[in-house]
Amino acid sequence: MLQQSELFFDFASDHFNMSQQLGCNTDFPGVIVEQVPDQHLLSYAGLVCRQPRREEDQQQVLKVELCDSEEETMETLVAADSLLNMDCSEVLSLEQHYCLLPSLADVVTAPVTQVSVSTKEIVGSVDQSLWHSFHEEEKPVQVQSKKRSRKSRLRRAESPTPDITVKKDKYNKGGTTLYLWQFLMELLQDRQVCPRYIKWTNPHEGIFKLVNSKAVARLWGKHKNKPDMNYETMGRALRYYYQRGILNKVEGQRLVYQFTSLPKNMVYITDSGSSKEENEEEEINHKENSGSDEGASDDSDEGTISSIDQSMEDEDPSPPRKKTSSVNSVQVHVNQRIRPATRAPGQRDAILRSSATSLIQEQHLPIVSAEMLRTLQNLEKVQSLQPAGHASVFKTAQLLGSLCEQQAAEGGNAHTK
DNA sequence: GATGGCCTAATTAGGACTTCCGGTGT
DNA sequence: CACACCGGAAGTCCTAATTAGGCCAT
Repeated sequence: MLQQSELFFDFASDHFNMSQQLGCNTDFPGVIVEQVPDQHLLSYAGLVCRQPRREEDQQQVLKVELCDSEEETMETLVAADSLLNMDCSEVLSLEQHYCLLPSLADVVTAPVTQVSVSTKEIVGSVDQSLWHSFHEEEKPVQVQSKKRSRKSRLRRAESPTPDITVKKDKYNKGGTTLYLWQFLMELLQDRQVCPRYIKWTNPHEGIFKLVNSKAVARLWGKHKNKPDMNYETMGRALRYYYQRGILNKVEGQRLVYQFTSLPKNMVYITDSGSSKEENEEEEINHKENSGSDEGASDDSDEGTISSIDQSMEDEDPSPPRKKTSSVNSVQVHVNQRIRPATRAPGQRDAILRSSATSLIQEQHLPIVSAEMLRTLQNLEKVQSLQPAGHASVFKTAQLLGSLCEQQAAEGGNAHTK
């Protein structure tokens, strides 16, 4: 059984590394956050956990360093906080994070309260059906390994496509991989980023838009420790997903992509933070009004913003606080053309899934990341495995069990507050 | 000394991007 | 003109699988 103290949050160390860069006077603005307090770890159900690597990581210190321009800093702070606190507003408030930048507190203090995935049907009963696939007929393409001179070896686990396979030993060998598509899903479940930088345009079909493509690319670059990351580069990675059947491009709409499949328990954040019922109502309205402006590009560039507050205004074409209409949350042409996945002709029918099957859990628990979901999705397999050969998978499953208990307890406390 | 089990480091292959580019479309 | 978008090609980075070698117990 993993101990809490063994867990470490992936992004934290990334930022620690970044702090070293900053020490070298790079132009890479950043937030350096070290070590999530142990007692709070189980609040972080999302993203990647791993074991601590170095002694410094044990320090229970939360640092925030501000760098470069205010504008960049603001974006970085929001982004970094979002990444670090996918759902931990109760634990680490933004005021705590941004204590060195008090003037911004009012801008970024919206708590993440709705980002959630219910785990109640996960433990012990998760099967393939938990992962909703828009192309269920599709089977993973098994690429034959090239001939090798050495003795044959098992194929390395590929990136879990929507058909999802568990990446072996991810959690006990220090693996830090968070794939781009996972990263985007994480962002889409984070109120600090969604819909500010990225948002669903048709959540039940997996269609989303990069509202601020540059900001999203920069977040991705920060996660990958690639300061030069831009949308051009990230876009190339996204285009590779076409071939692999992970993403489709929604033709005729800039910066709009579609996941070919989503976890069934995916939680969809909308501009208005509306309830499940509201969302469904919105979707109905959209289908009735099918002629909204989603095709128009509302992308903007935060790079031209002079003040922080203004940057928040300008770079977000539909600021969360502007709650004029919840209709903003789901704006999509019903008849929009969608580029078919190259490897899966005939999957369109499956993609158009009824909104009635959408799942927005009423019980709001902290995020279970896509990564975790992939693992859980295979629990059926896990249960048939021998612990000796799949210790990490068992650990993950066991961790989830403890997570559920913890979340249930904390969830109860949160609702009473 | 031979054998087997365990551990660790080195090697290797391959996946997932990243970078660069030339081109098209809006 | 800027930007989004496309896909080829080559490169980098990271990680899992494999192998080799050392150590120890029997």
